[in-house]
Formats: sequence, structure tokens, C-alpha cells
Amino acid sequence: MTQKPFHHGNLRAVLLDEATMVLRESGVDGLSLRDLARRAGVSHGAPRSHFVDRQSLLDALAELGFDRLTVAVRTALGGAGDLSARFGRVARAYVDFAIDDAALMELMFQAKATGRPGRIEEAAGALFSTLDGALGARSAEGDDESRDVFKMLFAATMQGIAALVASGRIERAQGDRLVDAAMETMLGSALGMRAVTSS
Amino acid sequence: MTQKPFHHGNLRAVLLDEATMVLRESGVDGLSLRDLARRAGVSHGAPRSHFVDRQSLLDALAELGFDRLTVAVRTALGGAGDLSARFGRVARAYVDFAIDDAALMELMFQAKATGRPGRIEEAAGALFSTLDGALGARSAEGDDESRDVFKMLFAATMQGIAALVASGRIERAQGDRLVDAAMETMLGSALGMRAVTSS
DNA sequence: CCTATTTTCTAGACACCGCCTAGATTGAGC
DNA sequence: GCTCAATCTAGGCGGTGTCTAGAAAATAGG
Repeated sequence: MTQKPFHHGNLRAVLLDEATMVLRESGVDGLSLRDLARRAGVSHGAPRSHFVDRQSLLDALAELGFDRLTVAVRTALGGAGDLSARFGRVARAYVDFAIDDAALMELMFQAKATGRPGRIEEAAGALFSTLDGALGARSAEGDDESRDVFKMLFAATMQGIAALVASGRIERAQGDRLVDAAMETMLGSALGMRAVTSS
Repeated sequence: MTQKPFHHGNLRAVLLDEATMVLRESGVDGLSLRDLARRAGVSHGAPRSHFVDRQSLLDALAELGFDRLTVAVRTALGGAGDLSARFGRVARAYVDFAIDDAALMELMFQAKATGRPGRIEEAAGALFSTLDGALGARSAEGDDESRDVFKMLFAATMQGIAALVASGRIERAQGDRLVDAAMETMLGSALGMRAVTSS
């Protein structure tokens, strides 16, 4: 058996992995640099070489979270199907992610609140532009402002539903039904508007 | 000048007051029992007579938060005006509260997530039944399920908008516009697109 | 190949925190 | 007035994040 080498080699990745797991089952409060170091089998000061701060570790986690969410949304968007079907998939993917990784989601959003510009903004931007493109395909005719409003309203509603489910206020199945209802009213009103104006 | 009395007298209230302020400007992480004790001019162990836990203090804060939100919603609901006007006021009051006391709001909802039954549930229930009554007055005609869906969708959307604003992703003014748009689409689709066609 | 430099990790220290305990002080009820 | 429960003090324990000095290993340059 090999002696534990002085250099771990890929501590950073291991720490992030471990942190992701801890985050899932213990929340942000259960995350401690010292504990992560212990799990990785290094001294308590080792993580400092990769993350100056505890916040720095949290930021990195948030960034990875945005990447993952972006991928999820993109694949949900990519498949074939009706327009509302694709939107429904996106919505569900979004909500699912927010529920399964509630603590991560929290991190991702409060990260922007603290306002540190950085790679997080970039990752978040990627997600938003993805969403933007999808919505742009929908209402090529609508004016820019109403498109923006629709986009934000979409995001807000998904976020809200996810929050309700994640906080245990409503069941997951109900959450799905809510997603459907939301899509219906939003798309319905939007499409209705178009029909009215075009007639 | 009077000597500092051994018995503070109303430590509990002072601690809660101080905690509310700290919560507003430093978030949950900035809340420490020892710091609160220092601010109140008592020893670091004193708060323990009133709050066994740190969590216990947080729970008390959440409960007060629900009370305040309920009052805000109730007064917004009480005034005169059009049906959609009153709804708009409620929505705005809800969002305003969630923005001004974002950390408190977070506490209130994660408190339910941890699932401890107690007075928080009670306070939260009061808020919800208030909202319920208001929504019940609206759609006396709709079936129960659609009413429930509408209620939850309403709450979710408000929550989501508040989260977007609180996280600094969108401006407050945009948040207000979002609230209007949300009310429009939701009431519109529910009431037969009256609002939509009028825009 | 050998040396200089940079990165990575160890180890110890400091201040802070939540929580626990023993004991002093006070106010209230008998 | 005396007892008793509530309140507050003071000290200690283990845990944490952060800082520092220095050892160890990878990397680069001659």
C-alpha cells in the first residue's frame, strides 16, 4: 500500500466533490472547511491553497451549479416536440433542479446578492442567455419589453414553485401540476394576446 | 445614574429587537448569540434563559416575521378599491416585505422546511388563511381545485419575483412592473382574458 | 543533471462561536 | 420572612475560520 503522498494532486476537485455531497445532505451550515479537509485526508490548512475563503469555496460551488443547470435546461430545450411541450420540459427541469439541490440553488442566488463580480456572473449569464434564446424563438413578433417581462415572469414563477416545494409547503406532485398550470396561463395569455393583436 | 440591575427585565424583547436589526443588515450568518448579549449589555450566557438554542431564537424571529407579514397583507386587503387593485396591493405588500426583510423571509420559509411543529406553523397558518379568504372572495364560481391552484400560483409567483429582486438580479422598479404583469396574466386568464384584451 | 522557484501542504496559533455547568442574585408567592 | 423558581454571571469545552512560518514536492531554467 502506498504511503499517503505529501501532494494530494487534485485536492481542489476532491474538495468540491465532497462539498457538493455535504451540501446536499447537510445544507450550507453543515459545510466546514476543516471537515472537508478531514474527509480528503489533508491538514486543516490545506484547502487554503485552493480557496482563500470559505466564501470562495461557496462561490465555486455556485458556479458549478449554474453550469449544471444550464446544461439541464439546454438538453430539455433541445428535444423535439411542441412548443409548449418543450417549455414544459424546461420548466420541469428547472424546478427539479431547484428541488434536488435546494441548498445549492440558494447559494447560487445569494451569490449574486453579495454582488461579487466574477466567474459566477459569467455562468449565470450563460444560463440566462440560454433561456433568452428559447424565449426569443417563441415570440419573434412581440416587442422587446414584453419579451423581457415574459422571461422574467417565467423565471420568477419557476423559482417560486421550486421554493414552495423545497420548503415542504406543497408536495412534489402538486408542484408539477403547478408548473403545468403556470405554463398554461402564461402561454395562454401570451398567445391570446398575439391572436388579438394580429386579428 | 442607576447601577446596571442584575435583572435586565425584558431581555427577551431586547434580544429580538436587536436580532431583527442585525438580521436586516448582516444576514443570518451575522447573527450570534454572544454578540446580541454584548449589545444588550448582559453576559454571554444570559440569552440561554430565553432561548435554549440559537435555532430557538431564529424560530422566534420567524414567528414575528409571519405576524408582521400577515398584518401587512391584511391591511393591504382591507382598503377600498377595485378587486384587481386590492390584489395588486397585496402582491406589492408581499413583495416589498420579502425584499426589505429578505433574510427574515428566508428564515420563515426554511423554518417550515425543518418541519418543527410549533407556533411558527400557527403564525404561518394565519397568513395563509388570510390569503385564502381574500382569494375565496374572488372566485366564488370556480371549483375548489382551480382555486387552490390559483392561490399557490399566486404565492409562488410573488415569492419568485421577490427572490429575483432580493438577489439583485433585477431592479425594484422592474419588480413592480413584474407584479403588475403577473396580476394581469393571472387574473386575466382566470377571468376570461378581460385584462388581456384591455391592454 | 542540478539548482532555483513556485506551488502545495503541515502545524501551530488566535479569536470567535454555540453549548454546557455551577453558582450568585433577584423577584414572586406562600 | 422564607422558600423557590426565574434570571443572570462566569468559566470551560470543542468546534470553526483565518493567519503565519516553514517543510515538501513539482516545475522550470541553466
